[in-house]
Amino acid sequence: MRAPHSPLKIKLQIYCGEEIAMGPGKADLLEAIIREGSISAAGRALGMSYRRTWMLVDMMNRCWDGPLVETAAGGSHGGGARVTERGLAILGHYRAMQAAAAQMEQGAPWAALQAALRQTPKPGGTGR
Amino acid sequence: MRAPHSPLKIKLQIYCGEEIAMGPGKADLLEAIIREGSISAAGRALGMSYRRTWMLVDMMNRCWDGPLVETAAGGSHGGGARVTERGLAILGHYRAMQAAAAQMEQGAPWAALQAALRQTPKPGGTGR
DNA sequence: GTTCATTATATTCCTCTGAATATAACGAAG
DNA sequence: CTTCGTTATATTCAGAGGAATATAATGAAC
Repeated sequence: MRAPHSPLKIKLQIYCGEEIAMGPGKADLLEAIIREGSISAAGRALGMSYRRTWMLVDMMNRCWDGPLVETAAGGSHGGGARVTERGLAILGHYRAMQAAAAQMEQGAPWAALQAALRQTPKPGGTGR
Repeated sequence: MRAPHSPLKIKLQIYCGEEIAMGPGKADLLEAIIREGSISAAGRALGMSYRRTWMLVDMMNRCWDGPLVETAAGGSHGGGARVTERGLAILGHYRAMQAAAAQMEQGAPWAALQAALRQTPKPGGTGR
């Protein structure tokens, strides 16, 4: 009963060696950090553990020619985190690529596929 | 020491409810079945267990308005599997979408991202 | 009717991911 | 110099996914 998002999911993953330097989750995380102003608040907002959130940020910072997120520990209300100029630029380019990719939903191949696609799988023998 | 494939990976996933009706792995599997003529041989060729291979085929067959793969048990050298007309059509449309998506590698956003991307992540504190 | 490679299915085990939890360090505000 | 929420890091635990393995059943060729 959640939002009936399109059955076509276009996942752009940018690899740095074996690791993923940017992807849908990390892009969402950057935006959450911009909104929330800290790694921990962004993690809470996205419903993931602080550890995982921090690891995603750390990996992003290690995969590019400079940090995408700058952090500060300490301070009266703890430190915080901010997305750097570089982070904003990379996020923008990534979102631009996503928008370009989304154009495919207008093409004939997708129309043909959609017509043949069931909304839900035919039930299987054992149910799972 | 494997092929230095592009750091940009464009993953097109077509959902049928919670399940994936078509994606990179399933498309490769269809092609392997065309080449090899059976589910088990295709699985061997792709280096995955028969169980997993069979489950992917089964899910594909349940997600579209008819089977993409027809199987036959028995026979002198066992049965075999063949990709149906429907399967060929869907595979073709999927590959067409992939080709269209690959055009993004020519755009300015990807050029900008590539320029800022490291080849390998900066080493982390604990190494893992 | 025996043989053979396959389809079809269940069971067990291992590994990897992430959640949960805990702790230390930080540093501006008061 | 105490307080507070954060960053930073390690450790433990649980769940999911897939590999490995095992076993029927199938049916054309011989």
